[in-house]
Amino acid sequence: MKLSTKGRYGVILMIDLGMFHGEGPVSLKSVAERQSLSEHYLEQLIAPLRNAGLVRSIRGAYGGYVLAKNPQEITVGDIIRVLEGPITIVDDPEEELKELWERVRKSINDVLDSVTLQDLVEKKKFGGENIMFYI
Amino acid sequence: MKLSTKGRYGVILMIDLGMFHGEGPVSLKSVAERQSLSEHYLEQLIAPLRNAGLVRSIRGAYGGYVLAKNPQEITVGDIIRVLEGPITIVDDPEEELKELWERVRKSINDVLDSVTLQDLVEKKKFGGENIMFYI
DNA sequence: TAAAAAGCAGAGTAATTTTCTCGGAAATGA
DNA sequence: TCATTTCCGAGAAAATTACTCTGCTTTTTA
Repeated sequence: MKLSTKGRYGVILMIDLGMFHGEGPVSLKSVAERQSLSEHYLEQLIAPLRNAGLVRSIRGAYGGYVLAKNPQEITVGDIIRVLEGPITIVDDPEEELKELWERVRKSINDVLDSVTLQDLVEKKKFGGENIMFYI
Repeated sequence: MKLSTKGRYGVILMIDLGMFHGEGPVSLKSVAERQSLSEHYLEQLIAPLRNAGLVRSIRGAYGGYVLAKNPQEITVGDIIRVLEGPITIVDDPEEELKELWERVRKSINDVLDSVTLQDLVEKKKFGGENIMFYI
């Protein structure tokens, strides 16, 4: 049971955009270089993020992508759900198990929604100086 | 992001064994018939469950499987972890994300470990008369 | 106008995982 | 002895994942 790289890379991509939030558009090419990822693959990840309204694109030379909201308004859950689809633990559940899977789903979402992009950007910038994980 | 059928079928299999707990060995053939699953596939699920000490096998005619512990001592988490492997959200995590994945992992395990086989067997037997989900 | 970059679509593919099947060997009870 | 059942390993089939490549259009800045 594990998250696919799609969700992981998507979060990494969004953190990268978050690092430059307020400094104008960031090209996928530059993200690809910084994060050692394929630009083409990033295209496939950013498309759904754009459709979901998490990023905005600016076309043309010196264009790129910017976060569509402030980093503190975007949770990791928002990103993961867009890229991994809804956290459906199981499709056709047995009656006795339905509520259990539902509780699992909810608890995952609660954790993922408890961390914002802002939290992760700060963590990356200041390296473990924040308190969010000491709760 | 979803659980594979392996974990699901494994839980269903264990519930079935739980239904007959104390009444002697249950053959995979009978489980396969009751649950409309392939006997051969169940074989593959039960092997790790046996290795993990959750069930005991009795070979030969009129043999089968029995729970190795009381149903209230076996949690859904025990079963899922055996069949799905550890709940590793991600293999090679970014430093900033490590603790987040760890929190997700822990919260999933907490939920899965909060329900025992006994709970599910009772739920199946008495159809939603128990209180475990009304917390 | 030329270069940079997104946008879009589709094809393909390699690897991995999941799901499931098959064919026996060994053990056991009646 | 024989039917039943576990035990074991191999592997096939299907689905999913994780990309890669191609190629073209549109938008925008310098």
